[in-house]
Amino acid sequence: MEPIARTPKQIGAEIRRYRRKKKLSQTELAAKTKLRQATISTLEKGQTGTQLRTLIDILAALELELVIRPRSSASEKIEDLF
Amino acid sequence: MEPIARTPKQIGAEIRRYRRKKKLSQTELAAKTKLRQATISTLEKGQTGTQLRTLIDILAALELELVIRPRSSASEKIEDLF
DNA sequence: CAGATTTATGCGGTAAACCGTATAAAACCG
DNA sequence: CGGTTTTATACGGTTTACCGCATAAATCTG
Repeated sequence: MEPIARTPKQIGAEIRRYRRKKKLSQTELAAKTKLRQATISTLEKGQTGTQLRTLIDILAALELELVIRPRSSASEKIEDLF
Repeated sequence: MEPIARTPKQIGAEIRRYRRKKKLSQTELAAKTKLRQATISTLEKGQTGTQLRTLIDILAALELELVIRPRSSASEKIEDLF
């Protein structure tokens, strides 16, 4: 199962998954990144927009990286877009 | 060469690379995404922050996707972080 | 169930990323 | 070189994501 993310919701879900893998609470991650716990929360829920800067800070704190690549599968739900 | 992106600059560079591969000008891509050409420009330059929403719109228009994964290499320049 | 931890939500304020529009600068090409 | 296309930058205005702070809701744990 590859961690593909095409929407804010999917990105948030991935972040959450990795954060939990590291046994960090949102509060702890917030401390590491100098963001608020509330900000982490909304990002993970994918409910509002986020700044790219915020995402990058979090990825760094979780020791993650992004890979940008052509869409692998043609199966694409329009409704899934945000 | 894998399209890893850990910073706004790297992300911008990737976007630019893929956009050109598709023979699109910033103006054409802007039209597709309902963003301004100026917005595409600043994103590609990685000079200012961007909204995640903007990035996602562009990735969709270019038929790209993100993969989030643990950092592959231990080589990591601190100064490189934005 | 009770208490503790974690996550979600709310409010007012500030910073910044977007908008439209416009133009300047750079790159491309006959 | 001159003209065209492309990319970068600018200005004022609007939206929104962040902040600190606070609290409510949900989830773990004994």
